[in-house]
Amino acid sequence: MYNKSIDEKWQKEWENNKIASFNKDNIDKKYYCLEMFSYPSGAKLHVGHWYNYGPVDTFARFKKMKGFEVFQPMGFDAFGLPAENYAIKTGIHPYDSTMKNIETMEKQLKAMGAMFNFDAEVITCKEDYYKWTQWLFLLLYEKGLAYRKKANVNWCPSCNTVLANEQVINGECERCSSQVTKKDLTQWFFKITDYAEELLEGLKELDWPEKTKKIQTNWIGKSTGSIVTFDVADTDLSLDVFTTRVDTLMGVTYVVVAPESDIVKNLTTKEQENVVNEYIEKCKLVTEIDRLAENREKTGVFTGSYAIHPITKEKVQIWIADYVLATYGTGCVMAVPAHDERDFAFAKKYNLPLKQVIAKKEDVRDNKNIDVVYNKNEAYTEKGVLVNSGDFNNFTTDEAKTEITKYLKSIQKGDFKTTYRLRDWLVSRQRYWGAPIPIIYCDKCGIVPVPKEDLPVKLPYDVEFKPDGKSPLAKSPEFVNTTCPHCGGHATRETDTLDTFVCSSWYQFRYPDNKNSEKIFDTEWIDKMLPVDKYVGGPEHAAMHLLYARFITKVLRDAGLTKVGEPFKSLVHQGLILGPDGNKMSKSKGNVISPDDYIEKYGSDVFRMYLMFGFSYIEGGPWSEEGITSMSKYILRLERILDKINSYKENENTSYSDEDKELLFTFNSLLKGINNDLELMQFNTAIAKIMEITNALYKYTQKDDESILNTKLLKEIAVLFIKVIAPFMPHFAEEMWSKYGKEFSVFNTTYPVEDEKYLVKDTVELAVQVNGVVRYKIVVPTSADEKEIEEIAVNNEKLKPYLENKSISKVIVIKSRIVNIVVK
RNA sequence: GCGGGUAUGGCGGAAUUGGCAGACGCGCCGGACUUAGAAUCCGGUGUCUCACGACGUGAAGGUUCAAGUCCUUUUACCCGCACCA
Repeated sequence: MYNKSIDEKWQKEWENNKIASFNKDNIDKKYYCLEMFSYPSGAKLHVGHWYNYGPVDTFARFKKMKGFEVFQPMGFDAFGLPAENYAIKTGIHPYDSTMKNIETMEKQLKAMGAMFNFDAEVITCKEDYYKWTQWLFLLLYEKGLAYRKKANVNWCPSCNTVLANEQVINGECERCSSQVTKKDLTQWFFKITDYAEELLEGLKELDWPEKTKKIQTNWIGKSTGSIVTFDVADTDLSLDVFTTRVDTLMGVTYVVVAPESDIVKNLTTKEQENVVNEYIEKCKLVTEIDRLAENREKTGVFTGSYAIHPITKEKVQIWIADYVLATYGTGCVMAVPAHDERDFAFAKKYNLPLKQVIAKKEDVRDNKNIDVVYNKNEAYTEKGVLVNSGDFNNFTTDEAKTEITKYLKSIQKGDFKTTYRLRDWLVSRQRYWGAPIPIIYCDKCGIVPVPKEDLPVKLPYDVEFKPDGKSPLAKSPEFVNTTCPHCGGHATRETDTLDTFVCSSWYQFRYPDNKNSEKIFDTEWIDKMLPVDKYVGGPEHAAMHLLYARFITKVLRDAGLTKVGEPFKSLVHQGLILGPDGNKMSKSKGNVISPDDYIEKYGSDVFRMYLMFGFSYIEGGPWSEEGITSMSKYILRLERILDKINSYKENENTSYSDEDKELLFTFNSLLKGINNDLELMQFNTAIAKIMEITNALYKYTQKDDESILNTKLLKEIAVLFIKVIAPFMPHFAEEMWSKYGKEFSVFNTTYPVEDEKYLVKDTVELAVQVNGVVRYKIVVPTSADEKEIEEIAVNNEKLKPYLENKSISKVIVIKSRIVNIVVK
């Protein structure tokens, strides 16, 4: 009887026989199947991991049986905050807790029985991995893609530390819920913005969920418009603004600069100095919560300076206001209160002038009074024509955008410009548990990268990692103090560590060459193994990990280390398994399902079968206790049926009865569906079809007189069926395969495909509709053409009642689908 | 506010892409076997109706011989972005 001990038996055999190993000679048939690696935080493998790894293992085994040389590695994204926070709470060192967790999780992964290639394992917190993460950092540094600058970062005043963006939940610290403020710190950045356009363009060719592509598209946020230069009156300063609505240029009545901009102090006049400084200070105190508040009232102050309109040469006031973002565009906008809602609100509050420059075509033609009263719907209109705009009057908005920019260009006051919302990637973390940034600061030589031959810069074990606002590594003199690789003088090390997303941005390249101690990876080999053919993981990584990994891949390509431009050719996001109560599983809600208990009770195959059958894979849904017991019952029933068939003596029946033919038809047509479903990762419908085959086999064996059964045929089908179920229930199938006296392993056999000759039937049943409602069924020869089908359908006795006082006006015949008779 | 998605029996979910709605499973009802339960097996199970039949895929319209599927409007929930000039 199938249970956990059968799991263990075959797991041992698979390991001994290296069923998961990759045969390099077979590279032409390689299939790189990758699941997002797991994060060994305080917990064990949870249902989410299983839902990711179990079904995808079924897919991988299917591909293997389809003749592919499958590479399915697994590893651990082992650096990062959760381990460190756990350490802070318990006092257990992150290295120790992480290693212990990895050990537990490896055991669990093996108990899952997935075909993971553990020879290819990577663990990002180990020296032989993070050495190359550091190497990668130096590569970016060499290429000018890693740079240091002062940045305004998230700061938690209670934890006394910086926070990553993803740790800020609605303006609060994820750990202590204090309000997050901003602080200026000098940080390392990766210049991902250099690749903005390519990252956007590259999406087109990817087989990814549209939603994920959309998220990346929005994240990159391309926007095309113009740059316009405003000179500052009575100075030699000038302000560049970015706008997508340069057609409204003649409606500019003031200019606004972000309060954080450096230029502000040069713009501020003596008289305004106090108000401006006061305002800047006030902005710094605004919490994230307030900043994100909806419909927040706009505030700002006048700098005392004036900008000169590039075309009219009119003077307009320059203000500072925090509704202008320092980090987008040029940090400076031209305000057109008549045609922009935000500018309107601001202008109204501070009594700034309004000037309408776009009006409806009809109003212009009819010479209507076009004095403005701001109307949200009309203000945004791009279908109007220009008014009050001098030479540009009567241009449509589209024409005006081009013509005005062209004109500005000719007087050197502007140009076409594309901007992106994407910002450079901040990779510094004031944290202990990460890869040290391989940089040395020398008083004489400045920033000096650690020579590559000196890598890795080891993360010291013995460090006080509790946070107090300084990087923990700064508190280790042995780590900090070093000699300059250039001049040999005294120098200090960078004490920040790298964001863990850096570690996970390139792991897909390391798996196939994980033991390479000479190079980050072997280019020739990697170009054969990459890209990943199927990547599966949660949708929460849509904008971060998946974008970073694409960026780093392009950097590696431009450095000549690979030809691959996109790491993940095809991507699938599995859904989320919720608690039985329909809520997200969480300890506080007490609705967490622990896989281990179920594996113990039912075995791995039952658990993964339930996960595959109970939900649409990309949707997920709430856990059901009944669901898993019913799956256990199903497998036991299947076992009884297969055992019974196995016990039959094989007879010498050579001809097929109608029942035999029916069984062959059912089996082959469902087999066809299973193959299709698996290619599309539609596990639930594939299993439904497996159950239908089970039911058909069961029904067939119900005649208890063995002698009238075609047991030869039955056994042949059973053997094929065991192959069919193998990817779904690997342990159980291997057990049955062995019971049927077949040679180990079922996974070295070929996955069955339907035999077309059993799918051909002499006759086919068609539904006949009268005026769109099914009224009766007809049986027609498969070979019958539309005319013949129509004849059979129309001449049916059952049609008569519907023809009383009526006649047939039309007959639609869809071959092998349906007949619809329209009567009037 | 902008963008994307979802909505089908008591429940999880199907539906060859416009062609017999509810596959498969759970649950429930009835029956067999049992002293009894568990397990197993057989039959039934969208709603209304005694029935003929009618109605039925969040709601309202529309296109079509035919709509869960296409179009318009609308509601609820989920996700992403959020003063992006």
